[in-house]
Amino acid sequence: MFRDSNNSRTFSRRSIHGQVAHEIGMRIVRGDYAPGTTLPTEVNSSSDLNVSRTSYREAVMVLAAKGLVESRPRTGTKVRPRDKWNMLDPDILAWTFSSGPSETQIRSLFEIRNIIEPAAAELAAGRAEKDHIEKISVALEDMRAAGSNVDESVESDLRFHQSVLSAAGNEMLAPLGYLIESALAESFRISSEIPGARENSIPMHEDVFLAIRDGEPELAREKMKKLLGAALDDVSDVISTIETKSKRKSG
Amino acid sequence: MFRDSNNSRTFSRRSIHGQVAHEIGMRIVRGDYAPGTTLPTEVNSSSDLNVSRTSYREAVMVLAAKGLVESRPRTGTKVRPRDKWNMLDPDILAWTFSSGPSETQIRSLFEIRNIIEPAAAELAAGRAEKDHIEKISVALEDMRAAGSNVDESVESDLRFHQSVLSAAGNEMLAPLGYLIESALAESFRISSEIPGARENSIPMHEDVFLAIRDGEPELAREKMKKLLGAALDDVSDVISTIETKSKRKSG
DNA sequence: TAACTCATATTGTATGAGTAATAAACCAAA
DNA sequence: TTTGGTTTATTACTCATACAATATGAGTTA
Repeated sequence: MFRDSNNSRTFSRRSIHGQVAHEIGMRIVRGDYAPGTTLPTEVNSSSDLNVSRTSYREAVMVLAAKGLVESRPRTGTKVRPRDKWNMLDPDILAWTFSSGPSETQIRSLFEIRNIIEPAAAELAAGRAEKDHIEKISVALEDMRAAGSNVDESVESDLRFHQSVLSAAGNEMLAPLGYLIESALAESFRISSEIPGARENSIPMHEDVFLAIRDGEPELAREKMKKLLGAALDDVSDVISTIETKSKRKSG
Repeated sequence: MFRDSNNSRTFSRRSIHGQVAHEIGMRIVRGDYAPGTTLPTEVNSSSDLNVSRTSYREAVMVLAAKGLVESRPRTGTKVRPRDKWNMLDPDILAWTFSSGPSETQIRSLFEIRNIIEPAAAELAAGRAEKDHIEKISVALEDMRAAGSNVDESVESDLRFHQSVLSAAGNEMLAPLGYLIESALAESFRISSEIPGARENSIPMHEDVFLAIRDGEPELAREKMKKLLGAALDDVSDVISTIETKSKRKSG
């Protein structure tokens, strides 16, 4: 029935506790359970969901580990304030984006992307080894070959950026970038439908690749900045598209 | 007995499952259980640790939620490859740093810091509102007042940087920066003992503050870059100090 | 008013039984 | 020998139940 396109999930949906964690996590992120409020007691929640108290507790452990909730005897399980959540957790990010992210959330991520990627390109140009450069090159070729096929186009585009990130040789930067781009993948898909956007971006990708290959850090940074700037111009359109979509969904 | 200086922990150490999660998490991060290896079975592990299977399982849920392990029937619970870990989880970061972080890990974080903070200063200079600027100003004053008191000095320094980050007005950037700086706090403490380092840095902090207050983004970026550059010069010393320390500990 | 006691509600821990998933061993047919 | 299906054993998963620990607030006393 549903494609499990998100491969960064940390827990399985097969298990009961996984499903419950997913369900409650979504409710919290959506705002059904607002920060500061107390969840129903374990006995009530578990019977509402038709699962054992054991499974329900295991699900709560998962959410607590991500900073979403906090449990204490007698007090109950409370939703923690938003600024205590591990916003960079893959699941929380996925939940956030699957339940209609706010405009500010999308902007925040785009902004971080614009901070990280030019820097990554700069580092990559100074450090990248042969196989890294090869990977970037292959991704670029695939982008060209994808033509008007949206899925392949988005996939190879993502792969291009991820390759640059891992070429930067920073073991914490790469996953961070990967995380952000996965979250934005849906936005990519939408913006790729803007007429001409895809074709125009290929030469800019090539500029980035060449700068990295030739070991020119400052140039690589500039070209990446330019590339993302063009993407940024589409953001407003993307956001309004998403807003419309989510309104349709809920209406 | 022990000060709980880390306030970003997502689970309590009071509970049994919390203690077990901490214990196993440390073992994994330390490398006692290498990626790819299988943990002992639930019955064995729990009896080894003298806890019930329930508590042990709840602990494993916590670790699974952070991407450290993955459980399946028949296969057992395996440690996932390092690049699948949620490295930016506060607990994982804390475990990493409490068990003698590697030189590359420290460098990675410093590098990310040098990417994020100048950008944050630039954004802050363009956006910061009155109360944000006030906060930064207060932190700067406290740095001056701290004098040679290491604890207060480090605390106000951290607060300065955090204030800049939240002044940048990006709801994802602030926690990210906070996370990284907390992890590096111990390094700050060490570098603050380098003669003159602290005193010399105060004017540079002031430059950053003034640039933000006066709304000069490009200048703010430059000044923050300069400030961090000076800190970076001490990194090598810091690292060698830490290396020596951890060798003494294990020797 | 303040400190102290105690009942109560809620999460925390433990145990035992049974279920379900799956990797590996096994066997049979091609 | 290879292939394909079947069985088997192992392991995590789920459940129900009982009891322990703890925080809260009401009530009580100094």
